[in-house]
Amino acid sequence: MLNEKTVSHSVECGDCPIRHRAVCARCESDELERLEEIKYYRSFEAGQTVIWSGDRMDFVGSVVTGIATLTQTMEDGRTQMVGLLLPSDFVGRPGREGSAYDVVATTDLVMCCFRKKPFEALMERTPHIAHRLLEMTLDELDAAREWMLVLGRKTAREKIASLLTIIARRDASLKLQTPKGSMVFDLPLTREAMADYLGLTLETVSRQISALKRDGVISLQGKRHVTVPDFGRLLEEAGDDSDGGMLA
Amino acid sequence: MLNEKTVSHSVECGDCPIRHRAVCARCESDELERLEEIKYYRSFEAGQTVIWSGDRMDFVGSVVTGIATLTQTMEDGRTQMVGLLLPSDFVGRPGREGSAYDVVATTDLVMCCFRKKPFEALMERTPHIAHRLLEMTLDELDAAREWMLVLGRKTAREKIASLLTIIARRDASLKLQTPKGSMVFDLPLTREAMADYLGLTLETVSRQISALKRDGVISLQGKRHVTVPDFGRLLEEAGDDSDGGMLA
DNA sequence: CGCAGAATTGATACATCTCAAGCTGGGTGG
DNA sequence: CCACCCAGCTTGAGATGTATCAATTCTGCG
Repeated sequence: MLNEKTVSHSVECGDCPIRHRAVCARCESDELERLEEIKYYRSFEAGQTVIWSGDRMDFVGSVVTGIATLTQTMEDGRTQMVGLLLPSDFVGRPGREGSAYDVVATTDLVMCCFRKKPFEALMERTPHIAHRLLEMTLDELDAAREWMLVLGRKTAREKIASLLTIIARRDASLKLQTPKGSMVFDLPLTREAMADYLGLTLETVSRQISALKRDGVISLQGKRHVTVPDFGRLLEEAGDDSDGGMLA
Repeated sequence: MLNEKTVSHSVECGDCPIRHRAVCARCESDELERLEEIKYYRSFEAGQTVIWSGDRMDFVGSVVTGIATLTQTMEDGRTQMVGLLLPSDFVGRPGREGSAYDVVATTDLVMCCFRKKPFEALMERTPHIAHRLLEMTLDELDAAREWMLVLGRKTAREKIASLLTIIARRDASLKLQTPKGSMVFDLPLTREAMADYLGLTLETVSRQISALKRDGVISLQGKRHVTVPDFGRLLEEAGDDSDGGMLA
């Protein structure tokens, strides 16, 4: 694993940017202290593989900054992205040895890691962590099922619009805004990565983006910077209910 | 909800057929007693809807016998099945009001239910339940992601073979067998339900089943009873690794 | 300047969908 | 007991959306 490094200077958990959303979100200060004892940071450069499918995983952790993807690959090379890991998302599965997926950094990435054994032990004693992890896992399950509808039943155009919708929402939530009206954000993925996420080819992705641009649903500044003049219109194109399917 | 009934005569948890696999699998006898106090059975006829998407859910529970499906539907009627609920599978989400999906009984169905509030309270005090639920949710997440690969990247023929593989595996595991060699089982789904699971039309499902039959991968006795002469061959057709991707 | 990776665009092939007819088997009523 | 009926299924022919193969065109960068 080239170019990966362990960052020695620890950040205080109290100042952590993902403090309120990660596995540790529910922890009291004494629980946080115990987590602090076993945590360490690792950073990865864009393009680096964090974990290979099937590899033994001796740690779990949270994305602090940057973006990573979870992908599955068939023997003949077909690949499907099965998750997009954004800041505060959790990586790894307590109680299991190996990773079921490739985890790849698509941007420079910083992770807050815990060795698996001590983390598992701590989880046993700290219901707040277990409870938060359950909550996060249930959210991920909902997201995965939502994505099954996209993959199974939506057209290429709807798939692109759905992906833009998700990225726009997450971008807005980072800025503590409600997604509506006019929005501007960057695509954190190449056309090929988008294709792997959507179960399409990169050519189809490119064509559909061009079509959405032609039809005024989006406009581009460069290849990556997107302007959505009307978020409601984008939702329609995605085939979603206008409320966006948000749940309490 | 027509024809649904609450079964009064409780089964003892100790004799329960899903005792060793359901949320209660890890419970000690005293914990089981407390669960027993708040549990009740409900049964549904084949075809009945257990819960509508968006409905308030005042209970959670486990499938005891029978099969149910989890589906999402778009406004224009396109539907995608996002989960198949077999005996021991858990229904409902602690900490959330409504259901995100339609839950439909595809066969006659018996569920072991708990009112949500008392169950949530009990979960707080009973780490064994919370822990088991986390484990089950992580398994479901893996299954959902596995299915994303099927939906996004597999051909119609591979999709059918993948579904048969799953049903064969689960059937074998109920009989405490290892899936291999020659296998015989029933399809618990109509062609249309299979299509909704696989993101295909029912005509394509029918054609591909005929093709697999022609090629000797399977044979049918009637529409539902399937014989697989060589499970390894079926796995190849599904595009899976020969080990079947089983994880520790 | 010119190269390399990323993206766009075009022409064609092909898998799956759509629409439309029949078939099959189990149940029902005459 | 038979004839009919109907949901579930199969099969066919043609339309369509996406993949594939193949050039170009961008864009950032040494």
